[in-house]
Amino acid sequence: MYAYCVIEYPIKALDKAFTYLIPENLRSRIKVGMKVLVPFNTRLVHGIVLEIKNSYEGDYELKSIARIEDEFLVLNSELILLGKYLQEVTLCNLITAYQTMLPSALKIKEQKTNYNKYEYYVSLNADLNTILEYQNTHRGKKVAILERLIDENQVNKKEFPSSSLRELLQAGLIKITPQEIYRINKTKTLVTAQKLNLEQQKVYNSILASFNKFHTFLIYGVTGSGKTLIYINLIKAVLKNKKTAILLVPEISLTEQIINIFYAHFGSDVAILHSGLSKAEKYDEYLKILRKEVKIVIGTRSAIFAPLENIGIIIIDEEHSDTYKQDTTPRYHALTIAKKRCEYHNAPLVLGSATPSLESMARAQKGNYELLSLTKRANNQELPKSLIVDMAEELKKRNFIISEALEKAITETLNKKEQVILLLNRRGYSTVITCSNCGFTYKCPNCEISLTYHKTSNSLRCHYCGYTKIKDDICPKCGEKALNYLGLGTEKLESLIAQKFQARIIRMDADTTSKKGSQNKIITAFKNGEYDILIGTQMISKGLDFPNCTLVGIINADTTLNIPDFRSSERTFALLSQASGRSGRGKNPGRVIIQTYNPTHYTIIAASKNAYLDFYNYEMQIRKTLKYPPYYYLINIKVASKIYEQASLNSTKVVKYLKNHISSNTIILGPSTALNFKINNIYRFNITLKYRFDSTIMPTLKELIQIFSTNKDTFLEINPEPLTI
DNA sequence: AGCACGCCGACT
DNA sequence: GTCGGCGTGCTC
Repeated sequence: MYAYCVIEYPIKALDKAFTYLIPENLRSRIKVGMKVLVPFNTRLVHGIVLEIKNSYEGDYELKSIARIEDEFLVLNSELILLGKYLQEVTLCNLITAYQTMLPSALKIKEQKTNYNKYEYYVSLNADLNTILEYQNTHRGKKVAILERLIDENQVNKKEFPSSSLRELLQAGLIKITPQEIYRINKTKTLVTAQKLNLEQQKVYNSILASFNKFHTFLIYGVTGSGKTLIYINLIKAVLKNKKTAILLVPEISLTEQIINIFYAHFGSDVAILHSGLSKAEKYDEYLKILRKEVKIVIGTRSAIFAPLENIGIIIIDEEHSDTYKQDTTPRYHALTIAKKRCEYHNAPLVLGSATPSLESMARAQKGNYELLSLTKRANNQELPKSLIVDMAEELKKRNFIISEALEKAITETLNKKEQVILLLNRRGYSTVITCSNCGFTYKCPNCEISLTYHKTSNSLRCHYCGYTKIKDDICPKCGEKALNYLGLGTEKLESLIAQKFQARIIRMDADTTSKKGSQNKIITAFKNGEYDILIGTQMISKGLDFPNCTLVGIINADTTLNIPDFRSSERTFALLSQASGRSGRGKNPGRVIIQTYNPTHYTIIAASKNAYLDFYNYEMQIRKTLKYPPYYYLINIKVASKIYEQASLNSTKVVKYLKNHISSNTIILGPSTALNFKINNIYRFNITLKYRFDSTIMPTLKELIQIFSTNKDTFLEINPEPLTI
């Protein structure tokens, strides 16, 4: 018998199956999908068994598999297949694909640690007569311990003093046995099942009608329309069918609320997988899935690879979220993987959003997906009323940051003892520092990007590579004490608001939430009414439920709108809608104030009217004219090098190669300098392909990867279906 | 990737 | 004379 294995090195030259002889003693145990140790060249390396066959091709002499690693970890046949698919769509190495599917504790690497956690239990280890005799001849604690063990048979070691245990152990009367435990243990709490309203019931029924077949649904439901309740009911139906379910959420820390609801309903049937867990916790959760002890997996992007069997539904909540696309190799989109898995399992795929991505809505309009709408908030509360404020007009009144209308609204809201959220999509204190004497501005030495001033730490920081330096008092160029702080960040906004209003203010952005759990702390504190005003970046916009918040203020709607990217309107619309959706979710009606320098921009107007379809129709026209998704597919290629000339030279070569090898219907753009041209001292040139159907592209890209695999100073970053270019 | 093999410069 | 520099080539 022969095993076909991929080995651990993610190198193009080794990206193929190597054949090994399976020694007699392993033949009965070895399975496809196991991690093995194999001799390779002069040393032993890890590998994954892809196939077991009775024959092999080629005239080289075979070596034998050395041993099996992790007898319990077996990638099932679906996942082996899925890895090949992942390789195909992202052009990554096969081993990279399999590594991506595993939690870090189980990835192939040098040291192997045992992550299992044990608790130790004491039980009797002698016959009753011996015990009773001992009790008759002794007194005190030890006798009491034995007494309890007769009654309870097994007791946690922690409950007894270790000195007494030691003596009893020596006398041979007791034994201590380890028992594996999980770090996360949740149990069901009694919850009264909320009834679905009419609209929700209709959506639920439609999906239920095509259980057991692959079909994609898009639930387009306004913010607060109660999508979670539908998910819970769908999953209950799936479990009743003895099947399993995956629920993907964009960022788990912000979706703590959803997770708690699921624990309440499903208790220990749920495993969670997200980056907020420790390595060991993730390992535990993964083990629960492998052992088939859980039926539901809730998690972020990579949870789409959960080794569940017999999947009955996959749900992707906030389907439009950028977090579902990985921006490092392999650059996969969870939706692509979800489709593949649902197809394999004949299961429905459910996408949910208040602002569906244009791609998804276009597919729904075309009939590829089934569109299901929720037009009302679950509690029948009206959607918040929005007001657009033209900041150019405010500027004339010398209101630079807070408009008259917003100031008035904040005061009113505070007087009513209701809460305010202010959104500013930029962290730090000020975003540009210039010298008014000589015009000097601070730039990151690695990235050619202006540094942001952080007042709390009195430092200048690059938000791309993390470069930090202490701020100077005088201009480093001309020596004048003339440094000006321009551009507004959340830090500065916080201090401004604190000056203007008598209120309890809390700020939430990447700087105040770097510690584990701090995000959730802020959210809970605000929800409990410990603060009146929450200031934050986009991380406060998604999925949160603050019933007492009745005013959302968008300080500057233009920050995301002005980014030169084909998706910036779509992102702005989603951000404004999501943020607006935080207002008026409780019993009191909410309102939204949008401050902008582009008050007539279709994105801003549509967002203020909650007019998703208006926005969709308008934006689709633009995408059509400019040949962007969903009308065209994109592939972005970045040619990168530490040496400027090499990056430049090779990017021209790549374009030439593409022109010679792919269909002439495909549009090739570039090479041009990438938006963030120099990051971490690496120069990047951009090439973008726009196409509809072109079977020549992928093979050509594979050839290019092959060509560049031997190039030491230049490398390619290929991003199929990029979210940004 | 990692290691062996191989062919040229300054040293105990 | 040798130790070691890293170029090149191979790995079931």
